[in-house]
Amino acid sequence: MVQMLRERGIKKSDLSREDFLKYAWEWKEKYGGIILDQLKKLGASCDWDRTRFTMEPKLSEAVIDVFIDLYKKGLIYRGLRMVNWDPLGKTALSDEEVIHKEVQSKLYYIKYKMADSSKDFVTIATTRPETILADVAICVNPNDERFKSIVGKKVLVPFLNREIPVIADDYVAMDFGTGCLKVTPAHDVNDYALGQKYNLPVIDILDESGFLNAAAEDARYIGKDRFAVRKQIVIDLEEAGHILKIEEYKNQVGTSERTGAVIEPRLSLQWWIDMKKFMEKNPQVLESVMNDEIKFHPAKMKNTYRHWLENIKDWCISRQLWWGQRIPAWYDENNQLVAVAKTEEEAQQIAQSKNSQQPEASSQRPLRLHQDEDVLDTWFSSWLWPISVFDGFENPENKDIKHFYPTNDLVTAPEIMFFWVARMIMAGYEYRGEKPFSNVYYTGIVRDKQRRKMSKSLGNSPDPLDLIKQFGADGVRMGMLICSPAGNDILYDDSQVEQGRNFANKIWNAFRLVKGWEVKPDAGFAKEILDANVLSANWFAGRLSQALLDIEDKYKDYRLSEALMSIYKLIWDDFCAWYLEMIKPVYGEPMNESTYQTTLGFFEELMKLLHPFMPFITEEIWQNMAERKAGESICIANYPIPSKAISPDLSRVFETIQQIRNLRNAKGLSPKEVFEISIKANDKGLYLPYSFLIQKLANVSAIHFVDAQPAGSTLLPVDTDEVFVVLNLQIDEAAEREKMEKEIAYLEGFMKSVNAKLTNEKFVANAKPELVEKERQKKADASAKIDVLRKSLGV
RNA sequence: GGAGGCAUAGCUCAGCUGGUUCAGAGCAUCUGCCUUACAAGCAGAGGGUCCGCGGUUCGAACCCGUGUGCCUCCA
Repeated sequence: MVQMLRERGIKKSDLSREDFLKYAWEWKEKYGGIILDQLKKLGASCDWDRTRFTMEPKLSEAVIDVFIDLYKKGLIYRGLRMVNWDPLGKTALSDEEVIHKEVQSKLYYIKYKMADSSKDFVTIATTRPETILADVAICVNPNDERFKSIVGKKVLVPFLNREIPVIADDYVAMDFGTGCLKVTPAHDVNDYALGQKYNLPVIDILDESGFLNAAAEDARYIGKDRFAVRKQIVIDLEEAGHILKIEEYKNQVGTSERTGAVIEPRLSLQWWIDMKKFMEKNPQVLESVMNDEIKFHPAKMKNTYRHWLENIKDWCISRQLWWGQRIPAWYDENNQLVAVAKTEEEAQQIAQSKNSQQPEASSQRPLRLHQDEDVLDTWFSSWLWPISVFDGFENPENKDIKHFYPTNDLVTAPEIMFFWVARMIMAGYEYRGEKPFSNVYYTGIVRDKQRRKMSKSLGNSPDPLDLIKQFGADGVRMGMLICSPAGNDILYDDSQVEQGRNFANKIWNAFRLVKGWEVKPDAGFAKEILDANVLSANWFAGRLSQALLDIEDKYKDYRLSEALMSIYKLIWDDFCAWYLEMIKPVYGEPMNESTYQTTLGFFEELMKLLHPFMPFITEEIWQNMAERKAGESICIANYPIPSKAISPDLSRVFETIQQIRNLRNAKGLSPKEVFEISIKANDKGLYLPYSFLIQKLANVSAIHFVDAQPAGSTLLPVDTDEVFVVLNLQIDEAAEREKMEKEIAYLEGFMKSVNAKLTNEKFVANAKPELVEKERQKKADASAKIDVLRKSLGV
């Protein structure tokens, strides 16, 4: 906003309040619009017709009404207090708007002469030598032997030669610096408290811009910036022999979230919410989160929330800005607060009635009133959002608010927990007597690979619209979501969104495959193909409903990235890599009608599952799957529900196929090389119906069932069964034996540990019976596998 | 200085009520393949002192203590 004005050559100081607001609205339309546009491009499916803005008349009115209401309830007061002052923005800030940064600074040791002696002096240590001009006392710890003799005496402030007392208070740490603390009530929170306690004067030497004012007394510094003065005063002190030494020192400095300026603790008259009182009135604000009536995801955030609320400080809600809702407080000619009221007329009435209560009140003339120049903190409007957005203040019983309040989920960033989440909960209980939402999902903060927060000034944040151009909106969404468990930071890297793009590509190719098939009636197909396709479909149907249940569980726990991962694997591994390969006709051959329909049905279910994560491609495919009527959309299609389908057990079939592929790989054989296999199975039924599939997927020409190992064959163990392959090439027998021996050794180790448990009486006695049974089963399985391997080795 | 969180594969993270089919996933890496949907792909493989040390337990990645390191918030 300031930049926009600068570009047009307009100075803020030349503008009236009204003019400034005109530009501010213009700015808001432009930049607010950009953000909404980015959200739309990303595919956020918001109810755009309800887009609202806190500065709208209706919402602003709610803000003002709430202020007046809280004032009447005695929860808002106006008071002179130490605030966080932003000298660049020339406004007060709340504690939450101050960012603490560690900086390398210096600790200056400065000598103060004793008033009663020309030789003796005390030394203080400070990081802010410019504030000595505002010193009103020196404080030491009462238990500090070194300084007992000087307590009650006076010292002289360098240059000014103002006499200030030496006082004692155990607030002072004896082991920090010199043990002597200079007390500057106007410029430090703790010093202010000390000043109050010992009734010390307050000398404020800084103006609203952080420049030294006349109270600094020394003409060399008046009218200069605090940092310039710091440099100069050190030189001057050094020349005058007041500096004992200067040390390097690391300390925390508060900076403004808006302007980056170093915060100045400053005494000023501001409006506050009495949070202690507020919390006493609304204990549910804490309770509801602690007892999970409002659930935080991840739950560990509850600790932070509790800690903040238990140590809550009053909320400074006034800001010395023009942009915002103006505080509805009215003052008379002497700047005395007359009334808090919505309009000047009301304020007049209040003033009159106050007057009339005083019998000697002479005049009933209207007073000359003026409104408070300050506005309210933006968060003072944001905290009302869940209510004000549905017009719940003016019409507390309207249909919308009754329907939408409380809402289910709030999705927000962890850094906003105090600013907004906590305060929405506060407003919720105060004004609706009810929580505003049931779940708070804290997203990760996107950082770059060096874990730096993405920011405009660092220039390390990619432009979302640019990314969308490169990887597609779906790719960006998928890439970001798959690596972002709740509350964990996201380290941005191109490879993530690449993964998203690749996935979109994979889906599109799968769709091309399915749509490319020539479909013919079932009647013309060989029985073994039809049977195999039915079996394949049964298997996938079972997988799908199992996955649906799994995904549902993850959603219930708000594990969004895990839900997405399950969908990703379901589509890529189960559907594309297995199912489509199982039913895929030989090149040039047609697909039978019923399998085609079933497959299209699966595809549709998968698209619906994925739609929340990748809205664009899923809609596109869904629209192309079948004839759709106008107005139909995957957005409003029914979400898949799990069927009762149970997959036939294909684990041994899959393992057989994998073992054969693996063998080819290990032996450097081409996948095109065809050979026969023999299977010695405990239960032929687990293989026989799927012979066709094994042949197709493992490129095997024939399957024989045998009772003994054929001569010259290689063994592939599949669970407790044996698969044999005769290869027309030299087999490295030694290597084969070694491999098997290694496997046996592992299994024996495994058996040993299982045995150790089973022979342990305490285990058998204490462990759950199912567990013991499970261990017995493990032992039997391992033992059977060992037998297979041993026999093959001829041991 | 105070409070909280975290530490598992190269990276980002799962791992429920302690129980070796529990040491896992995705990405990255390596090997072999241009196999008619897809090389932005296919088929495989390797990779870990579960931060160190103590304790509880028949049994610890998981519970307790302690040390170290990182992060966040507050002063």
